[in-house]
Parts: sequence; structure tokens; C-alpha cells
Amino acid sequence: MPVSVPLPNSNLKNEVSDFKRRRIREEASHLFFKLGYEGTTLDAIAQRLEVTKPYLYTHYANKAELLHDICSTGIQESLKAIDGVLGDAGLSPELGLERLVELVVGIILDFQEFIVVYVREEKNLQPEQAREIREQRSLFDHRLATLLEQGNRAGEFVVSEPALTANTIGGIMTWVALWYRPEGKWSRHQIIEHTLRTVLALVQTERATGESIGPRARQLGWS
Amino acid sequence: MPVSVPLPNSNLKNEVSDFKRRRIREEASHLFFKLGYEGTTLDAIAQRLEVTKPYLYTHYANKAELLHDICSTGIQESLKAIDGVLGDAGLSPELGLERLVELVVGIILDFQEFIVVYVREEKNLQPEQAREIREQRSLFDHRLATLLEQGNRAGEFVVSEPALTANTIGGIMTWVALWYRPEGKWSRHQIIEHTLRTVLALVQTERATGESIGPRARQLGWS
DNA sequence: CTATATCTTTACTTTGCAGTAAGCTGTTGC
DNA sequence: GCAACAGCTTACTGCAAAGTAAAGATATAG
Repeated sequence: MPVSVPLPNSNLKNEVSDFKRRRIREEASHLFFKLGYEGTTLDAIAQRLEVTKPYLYTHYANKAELLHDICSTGIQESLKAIDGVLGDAGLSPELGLERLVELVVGIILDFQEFIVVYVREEKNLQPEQAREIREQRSLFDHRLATLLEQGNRAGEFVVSEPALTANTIGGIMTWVALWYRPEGKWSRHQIIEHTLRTVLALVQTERATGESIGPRARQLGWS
Repeated sequence: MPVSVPLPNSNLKNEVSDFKRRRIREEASHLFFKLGYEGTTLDAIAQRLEVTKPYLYTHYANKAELLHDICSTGIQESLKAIDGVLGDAGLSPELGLERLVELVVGIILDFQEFIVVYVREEKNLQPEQAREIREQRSLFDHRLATLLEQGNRAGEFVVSEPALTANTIGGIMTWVALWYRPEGKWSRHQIIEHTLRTVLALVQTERATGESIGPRARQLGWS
């Protein structure tokens, strides 16, 4: 009987296991992104990792669980980001929104393939898992709407329908994942700036906030 | 040998055949929307129409061709809309953009399921057909960018990156298809108005243009 | 050096569904 | 009233891929 302290978590074995799961997820996501969920066989995923199909089953109960792990990544990260922003009392709504857009678009670019797979393959999740993720999305939208309302009250934003606008902002950011190509014309930085300007235009923020949007504000020529 | 005039098209038989194809498309799209492409069997589609699977094969060569017809519908209609707007010389860029958003969001609501299926199931199209549709999308974006440039030159818009903004506007409109629920909180009219306001905010149109956005312009309190 | 636990594979079963061959039925022309 | 055809169905094939049972390999402990 082992007398060693039963560490609740994070012994080497768990770390190795987590690492293996992460690698499986990455390769699976990459193939799901390129070929679609149904177009990707577990054998193909195994082949890329130079292991065999039953090996995958020792880490994931089935194909749908693998998809679930991939689909929940983006929203998890985005929730962390918005909670960070809302929890930072030193941030005005406007600066908070800016920070949020930068963070979330960054996440969307980092986890682009995961997010595309989620948007496309939601129907292939088990109903309970799909519901769970939808709830987290709606939590994100709700918190973003809260931030917009705070901005309204602070006189920084003019948003007549915070819920609808929060949804639209989420859509604008998610949309980036659906067309952005790392090897394409636009740099990561340009995309983040463009999205930021777009979002700020929606909440009717006129004050220039640092050089990033300064030049544009100057172009506007409002009297 | 039939002596009847060989009408080039549109005899009753063709009309009936078109009608059958349309009905097949509708039911297929509905099931693809609800269950996903791979989750939908041809038998299930046939059952809804109270016919049999080989019947479907007399109208569509295979499942992918059926998907192609569904996927191309939305973009076809949207191209017609933008061509109408660009071809109307009596329309200023600003009024043209307004008209376009109303038309396209209308199309997106009318063909919502078709559009969602396209976004989700593009990977299941045959490569050539996927390419064709992508090209049409890019044609739409390009024409929208042209409209934005016209607006810039006319002093009606201030858009620093027309290509990027056109893409974003397309995204905002497409996004509607991905979350709108006819039985939900928002009416069709509210969605169109909200989208219109959002898009106009992006191109920095300040002038009130008719009562539809008038009340909001009044709220803004710009000096 | 042997026993036991852990990790990974080979080889298989099962099933669900796209696609098809061949035949049945009603209609139209002659 | 019969030939020929269009329109549709019954009944089948073939196969790809998810999932599994059981054996083999490798490491760890005593």
C-alpha cells in the first residue's frame, strides 16, 4: 500500500496525461478545421500523432467528447477575459471595452481553428454539452451587455439596446475567426485595431483613446 | 415525332421539376439545419416528403449537389441585391447602403436556414463547388467595398479600409442568421433596424436619413 | 530475476447510410 | 388495346469508420 501523500492533483502523471490530451486536441482540431468533423476519422488523427485509434480512446471516451473539449476552449478563455475586465475596478467602461476587445480578438486569433470548429460543428455535440457551451456564450453576452450599460450610465457610451449590441459585438469578434488567414494580407495587429475601431464606433465613443484610434478620430471632422 | 414548338425552357414539365427540386431543397435544408449535414440521411429527407430515397436521386445526382444548391441560394440573392443597388444611378452611396442592408438582412431572414447551413457545411461541398461559392462571396465583398469607396469620395462616408469594413459589414449581416430566432424576443423589423444602425455607425454617417434612424440620431446629442 | 501494473497495439465487430439495379405502375400516343 | 416511356418503389450492395476485446510491450517494484 503506498504511503506517499495523496496529492490531490498535478503529479507528473496527471501532467503527462494532460499534455497528451492537449496534443490530441490540437491535432484533432486542425483536422476538423481542414476537413470537417465528419470528414475526419479517428484513424487520421491517430496517424498524425503516430499512435493508433485505441490509444485515443484511452484519453477520450469518444469522438464527441474530443469535439466538446475543442469547442469549449474559446468560450472559456473569453469568459476569463471578460471577468478580468469586469473585476478591475480601476478600469472605466470605455477602457474596459477596449481592453476586452484586444483580449478577446487575441484569443480568437490564438484559438482560431478551435473557434471555427465550434461554430461549424455545434450540431455534432451531444445535446447536454451543446447546451452547456451555449449557456457560457450567453453568460459572455450578458456580461458584455452589463459593461455597455455601465458605459451608458457613465456617459461614455450611447447604446440603446445593450443586449442586441453585445450580441453584435460578439458576432463581429467571432466573425474574425471565420475569415482571417495568418498568411494573408492583414497582420494580427491590424485586425485587432480594426475590430477595436469598429466596436468603438458602435458604442459611439468619440473621445480619442490613445494613438491607436487617434488618427481616425481626427479624420472624422465633426464640428 | 412531336411537331410542337420546341420551347427553349419553361414548359410545364420543367416547372414541375423545378418545383420538386425546390421542395426537396427546403426539406433538406430544414433537416441539415436541425441535425447537420452528416446527421441527416437521405431517407429522412425522403420520409418528410413522403417519397423514397431513389426518388431524390432522380432530381439530384447526389447528396453534395443538394447541399450545393442550398449553399448557393443566399449568396445568389445577395448578389442580385447589391447589383440592383449599384445599378441604380439615382441612389446616393448612403441611401444605397441603407437599401442594401435592408435587402440583404431581409434575404438573410428569409433564407436563414440556408445561410446557416452554408456557414456550417461548406466543408462538405465538393472542392470545385466550394470554390465557386467562395468566389461569389468575394464578389459581394468587393462590390460592397466599391460602394464604400464611392461614399468616401462623395464625402458621405469615412471608411479608412473599405475592404476590411466591407468584410465586417458582411459579417454583421451574416451573423444575424446564426442567432436570430423567429419566435424569439426580437421582431424582423427590429433586427433590420438594429443592423442598419450598426452598419451606418461603422461608416460614420451622421446625417439622419428618414424616420427609421431619426430618433437615434436625435439621442446622440452631438454639438 | 520475477511479478504486477501501466501503456499501447493488432485485429476484429458492427452498423449506418450513400448509392444502385431492377422491376412495378400508370399514362400517352398510335 | 397495346407499345413504349416516364415516374417511382422495393430490395439490395458495398464500404467506411466508430468503437472494442484481447494480447503484447514496457516499465516499476520486490
